[in-house]
Amino acid sequence: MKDVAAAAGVALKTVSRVVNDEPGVNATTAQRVRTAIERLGYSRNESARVLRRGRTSSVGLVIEDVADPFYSGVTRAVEDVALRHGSLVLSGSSGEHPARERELVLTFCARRVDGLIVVPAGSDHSYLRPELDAGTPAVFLDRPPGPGLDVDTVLCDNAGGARLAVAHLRRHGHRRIAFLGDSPSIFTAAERLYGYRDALGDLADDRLVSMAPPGLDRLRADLERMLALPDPPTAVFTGNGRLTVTALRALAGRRLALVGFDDFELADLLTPGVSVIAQDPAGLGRAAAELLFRRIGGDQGPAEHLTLPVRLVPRGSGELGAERPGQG
Amino acid sequence: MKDVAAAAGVALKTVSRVVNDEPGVNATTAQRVRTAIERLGYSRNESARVLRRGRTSSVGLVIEDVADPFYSGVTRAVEDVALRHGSLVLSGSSGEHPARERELVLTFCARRVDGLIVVPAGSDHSYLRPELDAGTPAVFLDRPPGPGLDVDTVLCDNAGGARLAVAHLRRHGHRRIAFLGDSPSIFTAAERLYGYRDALGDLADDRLVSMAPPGLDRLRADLERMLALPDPPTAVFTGNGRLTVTALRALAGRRLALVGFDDFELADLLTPGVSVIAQDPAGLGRAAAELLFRRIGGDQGPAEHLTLPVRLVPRGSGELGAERPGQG
DNA sequence: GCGATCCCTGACAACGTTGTCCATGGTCCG
DNA sequence: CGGACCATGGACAACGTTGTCAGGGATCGC
Repeated sequence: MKDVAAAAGVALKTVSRVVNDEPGVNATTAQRVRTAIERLGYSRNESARVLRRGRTSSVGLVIEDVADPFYSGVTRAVEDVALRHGSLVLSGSSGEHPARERELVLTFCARRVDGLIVVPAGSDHSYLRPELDAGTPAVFLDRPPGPGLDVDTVLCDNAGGARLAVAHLRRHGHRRIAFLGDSPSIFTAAERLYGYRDALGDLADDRLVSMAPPGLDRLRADLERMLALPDPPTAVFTGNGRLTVTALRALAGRRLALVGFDDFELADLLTPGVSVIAQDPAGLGRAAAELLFRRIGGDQGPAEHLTLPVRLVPRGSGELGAERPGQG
Repeated sequence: MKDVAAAAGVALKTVSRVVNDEPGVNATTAQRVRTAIERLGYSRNESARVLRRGRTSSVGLVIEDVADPFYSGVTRAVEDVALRHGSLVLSGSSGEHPARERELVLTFCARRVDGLIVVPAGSDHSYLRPELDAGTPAVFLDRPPGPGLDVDTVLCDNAGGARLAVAHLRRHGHRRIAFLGDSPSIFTAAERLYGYRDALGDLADDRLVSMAPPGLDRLRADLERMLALPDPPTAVFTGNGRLTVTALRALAGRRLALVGFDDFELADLLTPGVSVIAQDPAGLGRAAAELLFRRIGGDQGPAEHLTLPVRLVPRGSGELGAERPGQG
């Protein structure tokens, strides 16, 4: 900028005024400055600007894994909202490691992001307290913060979705419905398990529940165990997208009814089509981002807790009857 | 930091030394400083640090769309490499708009990223010249830069993959092989078309080629037209993942052989399994990121041009014979 | 023609950090 | 016991930008 000023024969401040479209610069002077900028290939140093102004025009996004379609959908939606607000997105994948989540959040804070969107991996977020007190707004997405922190949260209706799934299977005559879920330490997994049990009522049977990180071998073994019961399951409800896919592989050939939580591409092209409880990743991302930018804009209201609805998408696998027993 | 210095009763510079683990600070003094830091909840202002040091420890990544599994795989790989180098990733989706690509790149440059990884949407990258001259390294990924720019490039073997696909179909008796590709203005689409024609030789027939942005209606119409020919195609080669999926929907029910460029989840669970030419998104991302960090580390060698191999994954759809004509 | 007013322009400080250089005091060796 | 050296700590400037304020010239009204 100094060079530009020298080249254009004006003061530093005048160049600053031109690049910021501030009023009070003579048109011809401005043109001279712009020519100099062009000729020298100058571009404003955003770091210095940030230092001076205190606003970075960037937000931090911490998710589990960008490579997971659910989170990449969220990311895209956040990007789009940020773009509309003239902000950039710093993102990082925690890979379900609380320590990495914390590290990412604190790194983003050190970079003075204007706000944070976090899909928490851990359950203790006291480390966020100082940042929140310092005025950096945060929105929790998909999972709530640990105890003692009351911040904006955008969830989807996990328990309700699980109830929908179970009710649907029951309508098709199933009374023995297995649940394959993720580790119950994960909020969404626990909620879905709760909804599943709630909708089953007296029919609930813990021998039909497997809560473990996804993995083909483990899941296959659990399924075998369940199918070897005197009263085996005739339907399966899977607790997330990855588990649905894993279960489809494990079930290959068997005609069990199946409803999965979370939609996925090609679900309609499988035979039978896979019935799912569809969440809306883009909707979640958009809601969280818009809430965040309202906070960045100065909204000081009490913490909001949004729960977005889910819906049942029947495609065939959830409509298989219970007449034929597990082996098919 | 000033406050911390005052609280600990030391000079500013001493605090700086402590937070940077610089030698030459008495252990007890350091402890006192750390206590003060803890008490005040101080965290270093990265913006000021960047301004002073000139290094941002961040890289920019411009892709088409994070929500596309191919690109989210790339993103994750870049993130992981960046993490190992202590860097953050600023990312943005261009959505195939050259103007947006340019805007993102220039925004990242204004933020003084240490380097750039770009999946170009446009074909003119002269706007990058000043940044490159200023010493910001860039790596082009998946598609090469426009003319006049000789920078590091990581591609996959598009033409070779197309040849593999066509040769595979020919081995199974097909002589009428259709190609459904993306707009030929996209480098990868043009390369794949080239490989397709090359492998077909005399069998090539432009009436079996459709180059258009993905879209179910358009693709369905093109397919109908081809199948109405006196000598209709018995096999289809699709030019990218999205087109493969679209084609699968359009073909539903018809027993045409199919090989798709780019692998996708669940390809093995469809009936028949979808044979593909598999790229390695993570490998591409990793190679590009490692190359970039070598440049950031000071490597001044001539521009590198990597081409990563692809491989054929037979799953059934590409092994259907040509005996039965198109309608099935 | 003169003062008041307005429009431009510019000088300077400050944002929070780090690199350079210097001051202080203690220790060790001759 | 004196001098040199080392370990430690501090003062100051600089990174590139923007906010504040003041100065200078032209214009306008009287």
